[in-house]
Amino acid sequence: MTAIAETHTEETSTIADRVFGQLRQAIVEGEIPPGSKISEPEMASRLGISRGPLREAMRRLESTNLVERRPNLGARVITLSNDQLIEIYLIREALEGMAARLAAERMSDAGIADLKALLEQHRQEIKRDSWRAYYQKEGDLDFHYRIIQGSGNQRLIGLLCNDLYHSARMYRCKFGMVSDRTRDALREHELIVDAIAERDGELAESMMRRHIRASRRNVERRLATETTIQ
Amino acid sequence: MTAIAETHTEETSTIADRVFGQLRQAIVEGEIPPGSKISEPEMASRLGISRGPLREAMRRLESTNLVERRPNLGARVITLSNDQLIEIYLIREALEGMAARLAAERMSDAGIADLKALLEQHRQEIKRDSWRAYYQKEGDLDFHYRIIQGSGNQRLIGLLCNDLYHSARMYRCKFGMVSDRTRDALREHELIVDAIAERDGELAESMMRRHIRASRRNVERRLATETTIQ
DNA sequence: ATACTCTCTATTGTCGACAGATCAGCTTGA
DNA sequence: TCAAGCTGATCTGTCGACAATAGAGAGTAT
Repeated sequence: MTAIAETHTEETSTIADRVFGQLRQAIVEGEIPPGSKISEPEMASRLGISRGPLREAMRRLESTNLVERRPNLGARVITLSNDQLIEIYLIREALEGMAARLAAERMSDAGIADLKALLEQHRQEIKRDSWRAYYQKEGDLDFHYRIIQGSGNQRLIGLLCNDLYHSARMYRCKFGMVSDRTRDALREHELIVDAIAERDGELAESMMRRHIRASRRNVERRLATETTIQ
Repeated sequence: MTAIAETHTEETSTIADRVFGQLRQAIVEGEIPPGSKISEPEMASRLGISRGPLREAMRRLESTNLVERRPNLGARVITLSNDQLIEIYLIREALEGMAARLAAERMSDAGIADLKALLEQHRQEIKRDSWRAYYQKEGDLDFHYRIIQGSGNQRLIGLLCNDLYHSARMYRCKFGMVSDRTRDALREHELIVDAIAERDGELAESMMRRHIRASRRNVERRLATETTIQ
């Protein structure tokens, strides 16, 4: 725990913004473990900055539900509970369903073509090496991102990409969930894209919700069997 | 523009939190008009605090999409566009639909009884003085709040109550929207409560979505006719 | 031995001050 | 007359320092 996500070398204009990105990445990837306290003097000195920008970054992290702050007691990285993971899935089901509906109505033909190409690429990857689930997992993220972007609803895009997906990724990094249903997921993705291509918003929403619901139930099954997560 | 929402006399432990609430209220109620720049030294001196806590409050306001900040340029209260209002309605349709579904599944019997009582109260109020739309508007808010709370999904509750509803209220305060469909709204509310009382989650979601969609279309019609808002 | 209290330390909350950047107005040149 | 450059002032971003609060530990009384 010495690097603190040095990947963010992009020279952002303000320190607080850069530190926000660094800390978010470090928290999401588990570099700063859940439940651990973040001491302002220690973290500030480790990052080589003052406490002012750090506190602003912490406030933003608090707003995105990645840290909990209690007055005069300091900030702790949020602790992950199974219930919270399910809560996120339910919200994703509602929001991404709406995103799929809007994407079907407003996405450009070029965007749909790109989506189909991405799907074909995933198909090939799965055929080539079906054991390698990692790329598919990243591909799944990419797929969902594109549809969210396709909705054109800026507020929706911000909610999903800036808040929910970082929380979801945090869970994925914590108990490294390797997807055991890539094949089913791909089929569901195909149904979604078909609906979008036919400009059938209602169907696209229905398919997206079914897809995320299936993913949630898969997680619920695992959590039920593995009474002890770690 | 001298008071800055003095209503928040509750002695919150930290200045930044208190100022956040004050500014949020002032912005939402239009006391600080949309698009206006918020100068840090001026606002800090007016509130009688230093710039440190003010900046933390501004960060939180930025996270809740009430102000826009650009590095080295300062913060401005967000400007309201018709498109953004529609965006919020679409997100509410998705999220409150899910909230109604969850409420139907998980709300306590006592909570449902309270909901019915609230509805009856609204019925009486409308009968008594149908011209007085204000109370009904507040009642509408109350109704939606209770169902959101009834979902039991903490993340969902936070999203709707802490973020979206303040933005929505901001629009209401800007061009004072008096509801001209209180009677229809009440009927829709009744359908929603009936579905919840029967523990029919799917129907409750469907009815809630239809309710919010109708409200959105009503707003869209108005925005289309009144090309000039004010 | 245990529980209570007091003190002391470390951390958080807040403030004032300095450095860099942006913008308005003026000057100067063509 | 107009455009480009310069200059001054104001504001944002950042820092270090002070005050107040919470927690740990020693000490004492029962």
